[in-house]
Amino acid sequence: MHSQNLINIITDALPNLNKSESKVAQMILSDPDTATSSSIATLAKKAGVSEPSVNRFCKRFDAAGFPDFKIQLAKALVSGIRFVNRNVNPDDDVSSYTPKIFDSTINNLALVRDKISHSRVNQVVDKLIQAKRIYFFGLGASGSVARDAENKFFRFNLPVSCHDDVLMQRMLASTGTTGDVFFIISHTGRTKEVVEVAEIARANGSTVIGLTAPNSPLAEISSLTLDVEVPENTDEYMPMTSRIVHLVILDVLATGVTLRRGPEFLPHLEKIKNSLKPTRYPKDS
Amino acid sequence: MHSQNLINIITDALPNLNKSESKVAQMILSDPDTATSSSIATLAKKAGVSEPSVNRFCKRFDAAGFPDFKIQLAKALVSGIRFVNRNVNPDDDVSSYTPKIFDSTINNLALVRDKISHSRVNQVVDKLIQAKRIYFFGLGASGSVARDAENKFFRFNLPVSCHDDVLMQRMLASTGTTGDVFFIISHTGRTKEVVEVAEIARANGSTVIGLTAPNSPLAEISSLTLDVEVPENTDEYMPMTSRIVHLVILDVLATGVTLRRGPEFLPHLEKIKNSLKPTRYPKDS
DNA sequence: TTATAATGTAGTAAATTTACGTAAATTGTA
DNA sequence: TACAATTTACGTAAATTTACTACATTATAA
Repeated sequence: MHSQNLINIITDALPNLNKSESKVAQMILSDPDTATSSSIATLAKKAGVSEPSVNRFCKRFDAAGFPDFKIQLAKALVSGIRFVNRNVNPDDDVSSYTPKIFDSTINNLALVRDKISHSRVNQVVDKLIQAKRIYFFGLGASGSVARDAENKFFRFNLPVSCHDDVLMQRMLASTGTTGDVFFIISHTGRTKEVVEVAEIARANGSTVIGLTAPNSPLAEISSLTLDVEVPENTDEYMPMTSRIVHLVILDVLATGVTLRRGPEFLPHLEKIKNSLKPTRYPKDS
Repeated sequence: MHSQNLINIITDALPNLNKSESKVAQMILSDPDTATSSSIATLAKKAGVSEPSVNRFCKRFDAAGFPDFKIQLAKALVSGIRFVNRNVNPDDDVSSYTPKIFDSTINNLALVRDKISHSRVNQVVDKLIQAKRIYFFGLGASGSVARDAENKFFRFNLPVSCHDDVLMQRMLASTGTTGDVFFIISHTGRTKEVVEVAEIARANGSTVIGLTAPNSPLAEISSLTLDVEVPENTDEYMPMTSRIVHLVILDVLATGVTLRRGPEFLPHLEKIKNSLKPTRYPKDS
């Protein structure tokens, strides 16, 4: 079970806090790292309030007390907010930008993990299970995501294909029927061609699942959407991480399908896995 | 800067610990989550040792004392090993398996982040910058990773291509020359076809960069390798996460190349980005 | 047997929490 | 608007819990 990040919770609560509680909050937010290693006395003094005020502050945020609060805060710093403002700078060297890029990816995954709607995932799994045919569509970077999805889903013995060609997508969408699922992947959800394809598919009675940004034109036209809210990459140096989030969501869906199929389906997967053995050098030792 | 995960450190140190220290270690490892919310007295009693023994244990692992240790432990639980043994079970429902899959991906990314050799990354960036031509090769799931890499690297104004066809790969490898870089992506590093292609490329004087498992046949034959040690997916339900790690490493490399190119290269990237604008529905609001 | 390391005991210091009282703020009423 | 009543916020000081230090004892190895 994952709850929202403590730092965000405090930031959100800031306007509703008392005078002294707000002093404590500001102190903590200004330097959360130091806060985790301070005593209640130190923190109280720094914030200009009494020790019990700090204690009350902690309890207000569902901590057992000050030490417990510090632990929750420490956890929040690792999983969550830690990477905010950790952009890549032009003068970064390898040992700076390497962890930053990993961290930003991890951060985005954690955000989506905590936000994704489980019931929606379930609904999508339903649709995929019932599908007569599944098409994975994507353009550009989402093209390789679609590819990867095909590679995962063909194992389920379903007619699956992937397409990163707009014309092909249009043609297939226009020949689709009820029972066909068009799984459309798009970071922005605003690419005209993609939205049009979705429109065509829906017009023919097919199901359109959008793995895309919430409230985007693609999301609007889809029968069912999996919302992925990943910050825009305004920073020139930071790579786009949404495609990685997309891949993980597809992993989740594939797992969902596998579980629905039940244990009697495992030998089938095993067979596919083993089929590759002869192509590999065996492991010695 | 990232240090190794505390839980791993304790596990590694286990054989070298004293009798009572080892009792403490086992207690903590068996249920680290509870440990973070216990007092030193509780933990000492549970482990069957005295309080100072627990305290000494903490100091042995570079903590200022017990409370500090608990905070470090809490941090470790979030980023690190926490998800080991959090496999998907046949009777898991959406709200169980969804976070598990995210967590396992995050976990693997964190491991590689802390392990990857920065100097190696730098060397690879060197090679990519100097390359006259770059080929990204991959089969199966690594095929879509290669695809994604092409999509990233063509922006650098370099002759880049990707291939997921074995025959094509062989032909290109055999016509390669010095100055050509063959970037070969493989989860296992044991696929015969892939290793052979690498051999052919090297025989012709090309540079072969392997993004693959350490000590694998592909790693042995490569001029330069980026080692990715991701646990084998023995669990039938757990997806393969190595490809995601591969993608992030390629992000890191692309960032490295961008930074080397310097700020005067940014307008070029901007141009590519803007070229897509006319294809999109604008954002209202 | 002696020296060294490991562990525990007991006391002490520190940190945290609780109980309570005062001050401030809010609300209702004249 | 002014004033009382009530509630809420905050701090002081005492109580309690928690963690640490110094020292004693036991176990282990030389």
